[in-house]
Amino acid sequence: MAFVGSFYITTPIYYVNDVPHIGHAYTTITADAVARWHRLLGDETMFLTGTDEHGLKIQRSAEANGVTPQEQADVTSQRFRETWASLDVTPDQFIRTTEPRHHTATQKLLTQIKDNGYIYKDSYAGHYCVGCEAYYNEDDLVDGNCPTHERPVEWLEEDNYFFALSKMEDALRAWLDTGSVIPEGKRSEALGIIETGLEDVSISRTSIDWGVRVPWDDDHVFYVWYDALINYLTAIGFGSENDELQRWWPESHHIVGKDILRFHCVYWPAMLIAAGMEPPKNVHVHGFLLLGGKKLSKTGLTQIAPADLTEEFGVDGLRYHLLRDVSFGPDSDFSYEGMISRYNTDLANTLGNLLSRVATVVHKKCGGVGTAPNPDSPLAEAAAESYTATAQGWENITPSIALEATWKLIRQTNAYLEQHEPWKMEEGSAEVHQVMGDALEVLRIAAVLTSPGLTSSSQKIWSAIGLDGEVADQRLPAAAGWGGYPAGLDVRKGDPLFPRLKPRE
RNA sequence: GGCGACGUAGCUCAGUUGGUAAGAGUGCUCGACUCAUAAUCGAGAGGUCGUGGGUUCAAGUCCCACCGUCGCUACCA
Repeated sequence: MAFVGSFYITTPIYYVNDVPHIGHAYTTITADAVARWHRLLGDETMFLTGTDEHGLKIQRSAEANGVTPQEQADVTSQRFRETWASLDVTPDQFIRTTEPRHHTATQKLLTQIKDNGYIYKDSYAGHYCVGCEAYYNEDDLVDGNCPTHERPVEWLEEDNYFFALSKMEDALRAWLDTGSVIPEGKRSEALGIIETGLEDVSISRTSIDWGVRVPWDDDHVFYVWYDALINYLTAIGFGSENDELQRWWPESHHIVGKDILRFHCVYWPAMLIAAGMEPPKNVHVHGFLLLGGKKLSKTGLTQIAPADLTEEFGVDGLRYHLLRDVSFGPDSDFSYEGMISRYNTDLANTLGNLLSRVATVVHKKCGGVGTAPNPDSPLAEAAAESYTATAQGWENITPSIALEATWKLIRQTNAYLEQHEPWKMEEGSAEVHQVMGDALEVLRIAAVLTSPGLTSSSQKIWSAIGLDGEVADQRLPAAAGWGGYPAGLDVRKGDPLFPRLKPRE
């Protein structure tokens, strides 16, 4: 189903106090692959990621390092940018909350909310944990300490601005009823949060400077979350002369982890509604990656840098594993053994080996020159079905389903070769040309369909079967149609696309 | 405590609004093939869909209870 339109997809912006790890990589690679799929469709696509750079934690670590908060943020933000580049993640924009345009957008949105009567001033006192940047109730404390950091809390009393979240319950229910939160189980969680009753939330601080200034009161900066979320609007020009909200916002898709469901499925739409704007079209909530049953968190010990894995599996190997083995939504087990198994079976044996055997037979039986496919090939129908299911999978932002649908076609092609045994046919005969033409055509289609995930390997396949140009420049659905592979191209025999891996001890 | 999610073949997971005798991949067993990265293909074994009730002509799919796992409530993908 081809449609040309706008498609806007975002990751959360990552807090620069953190080091990029495999959890960030999962979210970001998913968004990248989906964005690449939409580019193939010809949609105007905006893929946004970036870094969240305000807040007390940044201010403190800057002080500890003897640099300014901005310098601190510059260094760590750059680290995220480099990590994404190393994983073939190609965002259209990398936003930073310290950019002037973001301050402008934040101030504009919150002023709108205030003008609509949803922000008021009140004083707040409580036990404050610096590490959490949050207040605690007496009941929550453990021996007078913060339950998370197990360190003493400070008694703080300050004037805060509050957002009247409690007034937004009905509007949020209505939004959730539109199916905006995906998958269904996560929608229930969001609904559950609302049903327990929403309290107004504090959105400003007087105790710190490192943040976006509250425009109507110089003594305050906004609490980091209430500026961070607004990045999704900043990036498309909200508050600037190049406001492109009309173009992008109706097709907005946020990809987030379930830990920040509350912010993205409750606070964020509430803010937008209060500002008189439309909430996002969809929030896609995924689960955690589990390692030996333990959550990969920034306070946990199981830190895995993406580079640790690309060294052994390659960028495509890592991307494929994250996209194929993680079912979008539930928590997912992440294991070394699982990665090895998936790499060897799907990439080395099924896809890589298909390319090898086809190239060899074309050289032995067809003089190394490809043939056009048979229009009546049974694989034509298989390819059409595969495309439909693959497209549906990407459209729904369920990469594992999309990839499984693509691989079904590749497996069917291995079976097709087995059935016809072209290696036994007479060299140069019409029948061997026909069979190999069909197989080459599948490889061409597979190169296109796998390109969102296998960014460089798909191009290698494309080139190996003699095609010019970039596979990423192909346009769907036309490029998935049967009959696109022309006769007369030189097919190259190359090194194995994905050398088999032996598990390390 | 309150709220929520999850619990389907050894493993990882699919199962749209309840409806033809439960699916895929992987693993295992047997067989075939030898063009190919000891790769590929075929066949087979393997599940009382966590437990117990209920609604229904019909439930993995809805309702209740219970068991187990995890999360939110209370920073962070």
